[in-house]
Amino acid sequence: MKTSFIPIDYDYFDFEGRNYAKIIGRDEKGKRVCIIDSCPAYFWAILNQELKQKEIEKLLDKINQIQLDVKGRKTKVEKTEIHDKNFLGKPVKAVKIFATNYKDLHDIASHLGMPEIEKRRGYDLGFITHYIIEKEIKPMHWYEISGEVLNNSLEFGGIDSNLDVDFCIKLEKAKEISDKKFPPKGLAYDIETDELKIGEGEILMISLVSDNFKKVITWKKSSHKERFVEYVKDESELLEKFVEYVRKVSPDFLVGYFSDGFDLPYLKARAEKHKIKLNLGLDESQPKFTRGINLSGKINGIVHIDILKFIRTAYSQYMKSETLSLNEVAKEFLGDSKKEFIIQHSSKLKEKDWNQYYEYNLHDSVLTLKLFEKFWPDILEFTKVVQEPVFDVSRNGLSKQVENYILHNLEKFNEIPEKRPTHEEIRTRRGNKKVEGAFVFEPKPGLYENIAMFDFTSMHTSIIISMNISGPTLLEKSDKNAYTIEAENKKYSFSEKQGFIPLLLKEIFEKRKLHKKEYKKNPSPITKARSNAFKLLSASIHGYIGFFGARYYSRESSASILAFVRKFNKQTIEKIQNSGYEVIFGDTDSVGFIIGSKTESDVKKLLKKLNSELPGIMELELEGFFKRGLWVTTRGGTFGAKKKYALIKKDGKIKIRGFETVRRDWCRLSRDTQNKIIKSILSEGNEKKALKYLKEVIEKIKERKIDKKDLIIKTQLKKPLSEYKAISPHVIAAKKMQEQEIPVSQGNLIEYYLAEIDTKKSLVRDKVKLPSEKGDYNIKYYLEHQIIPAVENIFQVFGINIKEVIEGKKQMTLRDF
DNA sequence: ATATACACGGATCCCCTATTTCC
DNA sequence: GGAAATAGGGGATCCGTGTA
Repeated sequence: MKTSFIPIDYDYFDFEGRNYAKIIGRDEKGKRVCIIDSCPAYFWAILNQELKQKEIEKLLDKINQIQLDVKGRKTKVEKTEIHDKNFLGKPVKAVKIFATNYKDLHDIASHLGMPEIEKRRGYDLGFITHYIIEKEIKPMHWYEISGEVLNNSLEFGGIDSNLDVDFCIKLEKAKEISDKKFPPKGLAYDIETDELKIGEGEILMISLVSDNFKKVITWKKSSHKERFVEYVKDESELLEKFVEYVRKVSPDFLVGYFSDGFDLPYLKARAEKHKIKLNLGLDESQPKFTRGINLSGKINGIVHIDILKFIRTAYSQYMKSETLSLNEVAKEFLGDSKKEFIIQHSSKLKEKDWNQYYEYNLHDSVLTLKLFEKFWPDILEFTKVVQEPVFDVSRNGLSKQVENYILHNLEKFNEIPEKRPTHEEIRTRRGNKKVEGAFVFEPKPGLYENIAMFDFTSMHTSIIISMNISGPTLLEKSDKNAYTIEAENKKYSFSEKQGFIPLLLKEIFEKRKLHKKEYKKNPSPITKARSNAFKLLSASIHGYIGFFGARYYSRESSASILAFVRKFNKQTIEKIQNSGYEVIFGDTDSVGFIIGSKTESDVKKLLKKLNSELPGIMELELEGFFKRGLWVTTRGGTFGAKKKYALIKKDGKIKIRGFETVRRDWCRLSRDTQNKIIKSILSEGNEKKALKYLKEVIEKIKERKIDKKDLIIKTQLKKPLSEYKAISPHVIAAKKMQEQEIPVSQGNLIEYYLAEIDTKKSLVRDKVKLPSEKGDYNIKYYLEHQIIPAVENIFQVFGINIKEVIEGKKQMTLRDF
């Protein structure tokens, strides 16, 4: 049989001692197809390069005789081949050692302690990764495949008999073809329970949302019935109904929000309790969870996606939302929010509340599905680039993505993969001294007019590519054509001959450029997110090289990249200064300066000139022209504060970096006040109106006219309560919550305010009260610790001492009497 | 468990000295 | 009068959160 096919979910099984990949996907008509395929299992033994032909032959004989009996499985070396390969960019002779089962490679490798063998590699990729590399059946690419139909066949122990697919095919041939349409079929789900702890309460309802499908299943009856609500007898039946509907809708992607950590484990726990099989898998299997602290729930044949995880790795750095709660994320990306509903224990809910609860539950799934649809293009892009299954790509951290991308492209370079570092290696790497980072220019505080900003496009990546930096390209001895840089009082040189890592990064670099262009042409939260996602992937490459867990870790490379970053940043600053401009800002890959008496076209000419002097693919671009910009001193007051500035464009658009306004651990009042003051100063060009506004705010505070919700301070609990050495206010607040039996755990955003207290205790933490606790806000604290620190440095730019102004005003009122 | 370094700034911790309190 | 308790100053450290 011949058909089109797009692989979506990968799994594998053993049959008669061999490994088989089992891939679920669709054909172009939307029929569900499963293909079964085998794949040779092998790894590499890199030989001592001085071996003679005879010695090699003798060695091969020895290897060919290896037979093992591990974990009750008999295994042996099936065959060996000699190949000319590359390892870390250098040509090597290597033996390709084939075994029956991929899982045995590690054991065989550990029996190869002969002196003729220098290194053993390629046994630690994981079967799926190995399979995708070997057979080039890449996720989310289209293929024309042919093979034997296994429907109702007894092959592989009758694999098809309980597999819910339209066709099951034993793959014979596959040819990549051009992209076809693939509408991803997503089904979002969300549960509501009485208790938050996994499995401890009952599941009250489950919502399911897909295209033209909306359902809330519940066993909690109310007299009013919405169309989408379906009642069942009890929790057991609810679980069964859930499975039934998932099977009926038959999605490619079952999507939840924090569902790896909550919904799916909860469902599983309750199913176990009721002794019900949660057979969601296409093969009727139940969800499986990876071990470890971070659970991942896998369903056979259906890709379970916890969209929160993808958002967290790919976007969170660039998001405005203070938390990654569904509500805030939906607001930011969808302009939609959760339905209003105060969750209480079901026993406390009144008859009329239930309808609201159903709607609330349903809407969560609606939002989750929308988020999935919004981010699907990004997940798809990442999957195609990284070439790992969607399940993994949607969960992996950035280092994993970069590494997988490299691993999947080594064959082009005839490269043998490097191994994962051992625990011992990781320990030493972690113990290494930190490499010196980027250069940050100390700004001169002030309010400036007409500013231009330049920044380097993907600076680290373009340096890696242009200067050919990587572990394998690092030279022991410099030659005259090498790229050389001084770092840590040493000279590091990288070969002129292009290495495989720098070459591979080019693709990501180009994708990043493309998406940035797309965003500039059509700005929307999504194009912005996409552009940033690739910016992140691109920027992570440098992080990856310096990451202790990386296969291709190279401390020297990392130090060199950063040394180049410093060099080019400083050089650019100098060149701009020499062209007659005053530089006022510089951080890592960007420079800001005053245009002064020159024109914008002069600036553009300068940019062109600077670019012509840059090596390789390095590129400086115009970030923008700004009408005004504000820089302040540090809190101490002596230096210009780095990483803190505000700019206004001609069209009034404001860009604020680093100020308290953008920090979530300051109360709303301080942030709003500072924000208004900055905006006023930037648009007016002076501080007059801002000062007036500040005085009003201060009066309001003194008169206790400020709404308590604007005084709430939010701080994240970054670790378990017991691990804190310093008992800071938010730790106290968390402890208070615990006492009141409000669940608190690591990662929660703790909210509190500072209240007036009777005792003379002087620590801030003694004034902490939870938002629910009654009390008057502490006027002195909010003035001296929230408002003044947030605005003091800004007014200092104009020579105004805010403390004196406040006190001076007091004197005036005294004189008035 | 799993990208990096630089930076700001609040709050506590900890050590010290000076002052106050207690017997 | 002398010991113990307390206050507060200042640097070190912890901690969270930004920028790039």
